[in-house]
Amino acid sequence: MEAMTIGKLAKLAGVGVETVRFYQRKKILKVPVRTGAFRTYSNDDVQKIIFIKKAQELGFTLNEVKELLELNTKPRITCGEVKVKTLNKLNEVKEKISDLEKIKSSLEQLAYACDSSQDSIRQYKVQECFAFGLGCNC
Amino acid sequence: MEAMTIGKLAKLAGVGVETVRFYQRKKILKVPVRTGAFRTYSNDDVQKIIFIKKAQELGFTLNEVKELLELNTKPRITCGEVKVKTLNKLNEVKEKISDLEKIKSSLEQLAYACDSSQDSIRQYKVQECFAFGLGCNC
DNA sequence: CTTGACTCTGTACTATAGTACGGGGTGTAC
DNA sequence: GTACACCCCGTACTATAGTACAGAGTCAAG
Repeated sequence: MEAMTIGKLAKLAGVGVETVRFYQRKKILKVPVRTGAFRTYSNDDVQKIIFIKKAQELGFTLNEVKELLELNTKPRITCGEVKVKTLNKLNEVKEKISDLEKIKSSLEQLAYACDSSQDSIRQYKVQECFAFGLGCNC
Repeated sequence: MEAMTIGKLAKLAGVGVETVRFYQRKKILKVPVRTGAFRTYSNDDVQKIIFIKKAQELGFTLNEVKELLELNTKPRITCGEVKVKTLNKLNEVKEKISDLEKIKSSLEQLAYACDSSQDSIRQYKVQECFAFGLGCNC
């Protein structure tokens, strides 16, 4: 279950072969030595790709993921550094949430305003309706 | 205060000249007739760009904004259609918020776990730490 | 009547995150 | 011993949302 070629690696990690190569080009994944003509990957590589995907879902860009992975290989870097990165990302995420909450309430207002009229769009004027925050009195 | 060239339009709307041209290429904005050699824009155009920016902030892509603006010019389209689009977008936004909430709590766990250790990163293993949802016992 | 700021057109480039493909080589199974 | 699936490499293309720039023309102020 250990040695595998790129196709199997990609399948196990749930990505395309081209994605693995893309990560290698971006130096997020190292290109392993060849065993004969083909390169050989291990279960660790599968885990690494799964990690990348997970971190991406958490809102990290590929470059940020790369940095995180580099923390792993560079010694002398402490837990504290990981924490700083984590807290920065946490703030970003919190900000995104609060922005989306605003958007959400604007959309709710718009949907509500849309209930009060079944006029043709000429009177309705989407644009004015989108004067969010100003009350949406269309 | 009415007639203006593209530079002033862009300035008033808070975008770059190239952005206006980009919107024209994408057919989100119409290209006005020329007054002499240069094209003339009005305050309505300023408002339209401000609308585009606002809608983008609300999570609509440029293509979606385009559709919304088309509702304005096509007659026979009712309030109900706007409402459908709005509710669809509302669901999207809600989903994004709930995803981000998950990310947020994972990051909080990670930050908390980082407190308990000041070891060098070799023991710490970022990757294991990122086994979010699994408890993050690093 | 010239200078400088602005406009027009078209093309090319940026970043992010991949995806696709052509042409060749290879490993394994029947 | 050959067919077929798979690998390698390099290049090019996708989408989104712009940004930059070259080269030519034009408008308005001094």
